[in-house]
Amino acid sequence: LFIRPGHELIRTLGGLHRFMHWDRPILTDSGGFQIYSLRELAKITEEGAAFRSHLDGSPLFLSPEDAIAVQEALGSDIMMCLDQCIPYPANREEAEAATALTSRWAERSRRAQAGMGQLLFGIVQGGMYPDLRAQSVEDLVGIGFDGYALGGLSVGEPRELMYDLIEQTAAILPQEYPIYLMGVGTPEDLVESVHRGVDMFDCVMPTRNARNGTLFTAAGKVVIKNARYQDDPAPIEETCTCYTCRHYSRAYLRHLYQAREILSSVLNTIHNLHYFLNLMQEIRKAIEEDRFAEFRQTFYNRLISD
RNA sequence: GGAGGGGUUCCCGAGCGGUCAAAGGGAGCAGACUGUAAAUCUGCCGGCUCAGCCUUCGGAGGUUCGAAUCCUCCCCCCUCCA
Repeated sequence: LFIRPGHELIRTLGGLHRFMHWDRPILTDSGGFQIYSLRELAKITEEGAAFRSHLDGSPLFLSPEDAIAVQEALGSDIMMCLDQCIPYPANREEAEAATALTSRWAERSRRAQAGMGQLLFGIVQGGMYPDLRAQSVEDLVGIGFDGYALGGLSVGEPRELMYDLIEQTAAILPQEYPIYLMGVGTPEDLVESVHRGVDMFDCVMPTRNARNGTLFTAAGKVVIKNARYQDDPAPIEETCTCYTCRHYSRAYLRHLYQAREILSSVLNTIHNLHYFLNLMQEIRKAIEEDRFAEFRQTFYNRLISD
């Protein structure tokens, strides 16, 4: 909806793949997370979410049907239903209402879908209440989706609580469909979540942290902006094969950060993306070779050795 | 030679008798970032044996219970006149 001006153009061009010159799968979110993160600017009703544009203050409205229409125009491979994510902590009443609304919106989303060969995932809500999560799963599975996402997590709750909820929810979701944990997370979160049954993720962590000077390595975080790297000629990670590690020293990367060079963001992002992609690749390989438990142990051993 | 303005903590720059170790900004240091209104935000930022003490506001004296703030002399810098 927020890209409405380019709506038709993108559809005409054949969707984001052509538009962005990207021939791999594209997953688009519905705007549900914006309803959550920008909730002071939004008003949620049964019909949808009323926003005020942060650009010009003009009123905007996003319904579940709008969210589908936009994602179809974009031509993404995986679309997400509009949902209502609630803050932590939230009381039972609040969680119940959001879960029920999310189910009704999921129903409308599925019905609104034009059937252009795109997949649509439902999003499990339920706050921190296991029984509401279970109810949400039942509602969504009843409607029937191409995949199921765990939403409303990593919103400030203790890590262990998140892990417990993931484990319980993944256990009752149909195993023949992908399980997608939205908005997570740290390398450790990824390993722990896969261990509990999650198949896919998406998160700002690798890119945002890269821009803010925190780099990920098998041994742990390297805060490249720290003074200790001022004269360090080594790459971020000796064994890393990414473009950044093959060409630049920690000292130079620290300099770029200090100098606020845009290249700092670019190079740091390349490394973090490589690290996360590589981590998931290793996880997939370990699973295929039926040695994930061993991999998980190795993952922690490498971390501790730092 | 004359007239005026100014020298403040690493830098810029407020302060103009006590509430000043001294606003604010920058730099520096550290931390946070989890479906991206985030190249963002937060904290620290004279020293110490740290609820107190010590050393700082160009230099040296002085006035005062008390001075970065007032007075005297000196040293530098800037502008204008000659």
